[in-house]
Parts: sequence; structure tokens; C-alpha cells
Amino acid sequence: MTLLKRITITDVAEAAGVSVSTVSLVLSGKGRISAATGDRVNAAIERLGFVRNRQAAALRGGQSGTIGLIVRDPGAPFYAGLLAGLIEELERQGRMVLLAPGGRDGRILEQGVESLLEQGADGIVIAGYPGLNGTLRERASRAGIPLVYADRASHPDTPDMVSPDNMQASRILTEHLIARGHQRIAWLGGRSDSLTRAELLGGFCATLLRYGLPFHSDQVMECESGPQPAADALVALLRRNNGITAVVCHDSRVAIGAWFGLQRSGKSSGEGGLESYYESRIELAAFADVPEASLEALPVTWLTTPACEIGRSAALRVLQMGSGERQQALAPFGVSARLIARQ
Amino acid sequence: MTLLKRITITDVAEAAGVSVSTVSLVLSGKGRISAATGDRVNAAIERLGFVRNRQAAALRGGQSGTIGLIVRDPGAPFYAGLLAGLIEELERQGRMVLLAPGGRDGRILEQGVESLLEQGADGIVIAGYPGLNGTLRERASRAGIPLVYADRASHPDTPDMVSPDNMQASRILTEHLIARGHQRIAWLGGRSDSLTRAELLGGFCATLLRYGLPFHSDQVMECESGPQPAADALVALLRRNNGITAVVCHDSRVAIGAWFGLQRSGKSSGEGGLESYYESRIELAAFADVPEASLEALPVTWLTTPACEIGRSAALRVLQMGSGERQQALAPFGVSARLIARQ
DNA sequence: CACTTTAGGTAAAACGTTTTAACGATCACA
DNA sequence: TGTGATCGTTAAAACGTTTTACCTAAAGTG
Repeated sequence: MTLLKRITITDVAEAAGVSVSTVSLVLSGKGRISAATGDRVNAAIERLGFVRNRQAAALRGGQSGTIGLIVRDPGAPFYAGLLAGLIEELERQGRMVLLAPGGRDGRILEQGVESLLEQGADGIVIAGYPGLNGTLRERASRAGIPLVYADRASHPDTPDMVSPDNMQASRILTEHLIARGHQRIAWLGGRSDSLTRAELLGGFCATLLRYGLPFHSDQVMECESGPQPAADALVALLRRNNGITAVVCHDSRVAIGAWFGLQRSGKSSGEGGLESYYESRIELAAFADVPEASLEALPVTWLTTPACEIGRSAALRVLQMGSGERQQALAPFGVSARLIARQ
Repeated sequence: MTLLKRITITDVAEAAGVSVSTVSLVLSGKGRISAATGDRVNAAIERLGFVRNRQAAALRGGQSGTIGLIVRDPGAPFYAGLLAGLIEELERQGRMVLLAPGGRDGRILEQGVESLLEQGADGIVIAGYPGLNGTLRERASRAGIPLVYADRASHPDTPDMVSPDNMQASRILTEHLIARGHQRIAWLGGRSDSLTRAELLGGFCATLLRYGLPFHSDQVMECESGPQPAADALVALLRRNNGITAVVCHDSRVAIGAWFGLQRSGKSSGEGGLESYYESRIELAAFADVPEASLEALPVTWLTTPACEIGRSAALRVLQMGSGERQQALAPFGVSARLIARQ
């Protein structure tokens, strides 16, 4: 395992009997070079196993070919999906992703941006930090590179944001239930201080009203996002016996809990298992960040935020901004959701 | 948004009234510089908002400060976890992650490695490609940088591999069930052509035998990894009425299916829901790539492969190899699992 | 034929940093 | 006072590309 001397453009030039300029021109396909010379150079490149040094190229030329990304929680399935979409799109454009560590701490975020600038990223995407930071925008703009925020939570409408269209998602899910004949639909779960929940609930409420269906506060049940609290909450909700025939769950854990709650509250025929559900009078629907095995297993209609779409859009947006297109031409970007119906 | 001229080390030197060499020395903390000069330089850096250009530094110096990573399927929760662990550890060592696009295709993988070499990665980690490729190893070694494979599947024992210790994981889970008094334990799920399953099943079988418990082929049930097939398989297994009191499930989807199968086969009291399970005579346990909401909701004892541990280990390993430690000193790396007991 | 144009190619100056060898000054020591 | 050390700093040569301006020979033009 001897460390061979790095093969440079100079070696190639020598081997092909041309100048370094010519090799560079062949590499980038820019200047005017005859087919014969081109072939000769390419042959030499192949023969020597030359790999171009992007750092040197970037040093002189400008673009490093990388887009920086900071994810607060890269292990969370949603952000993993976002990352996957982002990578895929950037790859299509011949760019790579430079991943800076995120973290709860805002200071780490700033440090991450700094590192990305050091590494010469051509643009920066920040995911999972709902509180947007003016300082960072300022920092990036001073360095002359575009910065965009992407998240599952909703953002104010500015052109450098990519987020799901929660209102629309909620409308789709609600209309689906209405189309299936439900008149009294309940809402379960979510903390009332969440912006996402507010938007989802807003879409829900607006859709009910648009179709002339009743919406009273006793149709909405707040609860912790765990199976147990959700089950309890659903039992309590149904005990009021207010004619509910369908329940929209704020997230997948709530949906699982709701399912157990249904079993317990006797809305099923008592056999247990999947079959019993189909005889129940209550239909379940849920929002989900991400496809989940438990939702596939249960008879729940669910609607996912397409994480990888958001990633893809963020990628396109940052490249767009980088290529000098005028900012005002870019509208805020809302990504729409996907419905997976059951039963 | 005017694009300011980039602030360079030269500007700093001028502002501080010293030479560029001095600034560089201060930056890297290498040479002998007086406290006074150091302060003066740092003040100038601060004042001008200088960011060091790593590409230029790498061009001259050597190390780029990045580790390349190729993940076949970055959207899958397990690899997301791996990525998270990897990032965290690399950050601790002051490195960043350069993410090349993966893909089913082996050709894309090679191209990814090539891109990483172009970008000057100081090392490469490849995750999720079970079929290891000698060409890539060769490529990396010719470029003089370390390459390690990391995966959830098991690998042959070579020092450049990081993978979970499946035998040990299986032993832990099986011993847990034995300790709880189970004598006849069944195995459910997994395709028989999977190396991972073979190792898990090997550990299971070995542990049973070590404790003097019977192991017959009718205790093992192969099935597709979905809720429905698993449910059917469990029903069939229990119908044989062979005294089974516990079932080890190959993965989380199988576990969910097994749960429904239990309900259906009357091993529960018929009330449905969580409560009914506790009266059932059958205990469930499962392996899981990754923590999952459905497993938390069900009374299943499960054992996860700590994805982020694997990522972390891969990071350490690649840095270790890069820092010129002797290869033979490095043992193959098996990462152990974590048990989450229920009931 | 004298002239412009064009095609194909090259020399050389950047790009921003690191590092080595050298330098003057100060200091210790006999 | 001469002789090395030691200290703090610096000039200058890399590192591997890209790009601009320039060159030469051949081809076109009147």
C-alpha cells in the first residue's frame, strides 16, 4: 500500500504531448480543440487514472460543486427522507451534499454555517430549525451564496422557505372522509401550541364548514402524542356519544392509540384483531410525517407529507437562487401531500 | 445583496500589520508567535469577518477535513440512524461529511467513490452495500485513503468492516426469554436466504441448546415480512399446539402481524385491545432495525441494532485507518445491541 | 498578392493557503 | 567581546487548476 504520487493535469499533459491548458480545456469542454487532440488527451487520462482535483479547480474557478446541509435531527425518519430527496436532486445536477452537524443549540447551527462557508459550499439548506435566524441569512448573503430553509413545520411565506402545504393536506383528508359519507368528524391529538396543528386544524375546520357540516369545540380533543393518552382520550370522546363516525388523528402515535381506544370502548364486535375493526362504526384517518409499518398494518387512512419532495424542492430552490435568478420571481414553496386510503 | 470581494489571509495580514505567514501560523497555532501579535491578528480576523478557505488550505496542506459517505438508501430509518451517529462522531473530530449519491446500481457506487476522490475526501465510508467490491478497495488504496464498509447486515470478518454482532444480539434476546421461564420458543419470519437471519437464527438455536432446551424444525416458521403473512403463519404455528409459549419475530412487521395472529387465534381473552394481550399465554419478542412506534405500543420485547453506534464506530475506524495506524492492529468491529423489555 | 479571419493550441498569471529556510535581534555564557 | 542559542517573524516556493491573452499557421477575401 505505497502512497503513489498524485497524478496531476501536468502528468496527463506530458503523457499526451500537449500543454496543461489543453488538458484543462478538454476536461471542461470549453475551448476549441480538435477531435484528434481530444482523443489523445482522454486516452492519457484513462491510462494514467487521473482524477481531477476539485479543490484546486474551485480555488481558481469559483464553484466547489457542493451544497451544504444542516439537519437538526438527521436520525429522524422525516429528515432522512428529506435528505434522500435532496441528495437525489443534487446528484442529478452534478452536485454533492456537504453535511454539517446540527444540534439543539443555535450556536452549533451558526458554527455549522461557518464551517460550510469555509468549505466553500455553493449554497446552504437548513432543515428542522423552525425559528429562522436573520443572522444566518445575513451571513450567507454577505458570502454571496443562497440559503434556504426546509422543514416539515410550516414557515412564514418567504421565498427562501420550503415547507409542506398543511392546509391543503388537511383539506384532502377531510374531503376524503366527507366523500365517504361522514357527517360528524372528530379531531384527536396534537398540542395546541403547535403551528403545524393550527394549520391542519384550520384546514379541517374550513373544509367542514365549506361542506355545510357542523364544527363544535367538543369535536376537538387535545392529547399527548402517545398511544396510551390517545386511547384514553378517544374513549372519553366516544363516551359523550355525540354521533361521531370518523376521527382524524394528528399523528401516527395518536392513530395507534385511537385504534386501541376503539377496541376498548366496545365500538368493535369483541373478536379482537383486524377483523373486528371492520365491524366498528368509527373510521380512522391520520396525518403522518412518514410512512410507518404500524399504519400500514392498521385500517387507517393516512396522509403523508412527502419528505423527499420537500428535499427535492429545497435542492431546486437553492440552485435556482444560486444561478442568479431574481428573488422576486420565486414564490414561496408549498409541497403537497399524498393520501393512502384504506378499506 | 452586493457580492463583496472575498476577505483573504492577505487582507488580515495587512490589517494587522504582519505578514501572511504570521497570520497562517496564528490560524493553525503552529509556529512560535508572541501573545501580542497573536491578539492583534485575531482582532483583525474578527473585525474583517475573515473565513479561512479550506480548499486552498487543502490544496497546499493535504487534508480536506471531510470524510466521504455513500449510503445506498439514505431514506431508510436504519441508515438515517447510522448517518446521525457518523456525523456526530466526525463532528467531534472536527470533520465534515461529504455525501455522494448511492443507488441500486453498482456503477453509481463506483462513480460516487470517484466523485469523493475528486473532492479530496480524507476517507470513505460505504453503507448498505452488502456485496463488497474489491475494485473500490483497490481504488481507494491507490489514492492512499482509507475505505470502510458499514452495514446492518453481517459481513465477513475483515478489519475494514463495521457491522452488528447478530449472534450476540440473538443470544441476549433468547436468554431473556429463557430467564422468564419459557421452555418452548418459536421463531417466526425472515427469508431463509438472508445472511442476517442465518446468524440470528444461529444464535437463537445455539442458546437454546446451551440451556438444554429442545430445538426442532417445527419451531421455525418462515414467512414474508408483512403483517398479513405473519399473522397467518402464527395462526398456523399455534394450531399445531406444540406447547409454544414464546415467539421470536425476525423483524417489526412480522411482530405486528404476530400480534394480530395471537388475537385471532384465541390466545387472548377476546376483549380486544392492549388488555387482552396480558391474559394471553404467548409472549412476543422481536428484532428491530430501529425503534418503531408500533413496537412501543405493543407488548413486545424487542432488541434493536444501534444504528448510530455503527455509524460512530465506522467513523472512528476510518479516522483510525487514516491516521496511519497499522491495519493488523485493528480487529473487525462488531457492535452490540440493546434490549427493551416489556411486561 | 497582401490582407484579414479563423482554428488550434500554449504561456503565464492568477486563486488562497501552508511551510521551509533564512533572517535580524536579543540573550546567555565564558 | 566574541560565540552560539533562542526567539519572533518573514519571503518565497509550492499545491493543481482555470482562464486570458497571445501566438502561429492555414484558410478565406478582394
